Amino acid sequence: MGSVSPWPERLSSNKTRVIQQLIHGQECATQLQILFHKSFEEGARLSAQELVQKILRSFNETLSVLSCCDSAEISQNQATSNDDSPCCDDRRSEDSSESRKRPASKDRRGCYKRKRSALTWTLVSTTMEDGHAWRKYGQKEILNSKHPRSYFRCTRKYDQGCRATKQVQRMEDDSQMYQTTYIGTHTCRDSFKAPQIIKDSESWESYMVTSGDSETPSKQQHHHLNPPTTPTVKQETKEETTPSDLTDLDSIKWKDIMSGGFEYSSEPVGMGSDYGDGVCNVYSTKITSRNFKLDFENDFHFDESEFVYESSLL
DNA sequence: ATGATTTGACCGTT
DNA sequence: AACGGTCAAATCAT
Repeated sequence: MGSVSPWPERLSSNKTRVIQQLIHGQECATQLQILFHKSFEEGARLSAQELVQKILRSFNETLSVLSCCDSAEISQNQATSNDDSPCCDDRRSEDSSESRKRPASKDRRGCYKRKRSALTWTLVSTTMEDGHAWRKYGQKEILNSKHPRSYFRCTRKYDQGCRATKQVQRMEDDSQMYQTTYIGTHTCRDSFKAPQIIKDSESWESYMVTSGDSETPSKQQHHHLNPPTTPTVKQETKEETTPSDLTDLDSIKWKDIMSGGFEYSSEPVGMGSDYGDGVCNVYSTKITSRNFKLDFENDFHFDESEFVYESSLL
């Protein structure tokens, strides 16, 4: 089974309530941010937005701390139980000369397992840069899409076992924009650095979140995400700074998921046909924001009975 | 020489 | 069978 119950029932309930309140505060800050964005002239807008960002970051980090048990356990469970890793996946080493030879027989047959049980979320941006080092491993023409979809995995996949991947595709109607679907969280520690004060508001204004592939981008709203902090560099930092919970994912997921009204649903989300069914250890939880999509699957543990957020709260 | 990207084939899901 | 995600040999870039 591998079902984990990270929080005793009462704790879990309290935690959920705390999260609700934080979410509410975060929601307000986000709306304030949007308001600032619309209504101030340049100078005032920047400082107001910096302020809002600080508020949002504070919410975000608190929420991240609260949720770190979940994500940490996701990481740990998946890392140790191999429940989502193909039998031949991580054991293959790239620099092994063995692996570069054609495997003579069809060794790969049956080895490949489509990864599903991962947290996914989608955003739209003018850039593909996100501060992480990615390596492209594929590109595919997608039916009814003008532009191919590119597939990236974390460069630390093999040396640190990081399972984060992303898919990038140009928007249909705005080729300047990239729709990026992130799958899985970074368990590596590389390029993430504490976000700096943003001087160039464009760096984060350019990020938008969207609610779905069929949505028109016209009603997308601007949202704050962590800006690309460092260029995509590889580095071998070993020092332990923070636990792995404060990844970019965390900084994105809470603030963006809660930026609009959201609903708890069992409908599949994702781009195109996706990882909808998610029949995994616990159950599949999907939260759909107006502006943002996020899948919690597998062990991301919320008690269904408690995880009912009324829209009146927001 | 080493690492990244390209690209056709393979494979799971629907 | 079609589609899309992944693999890995070939190729390119540094």
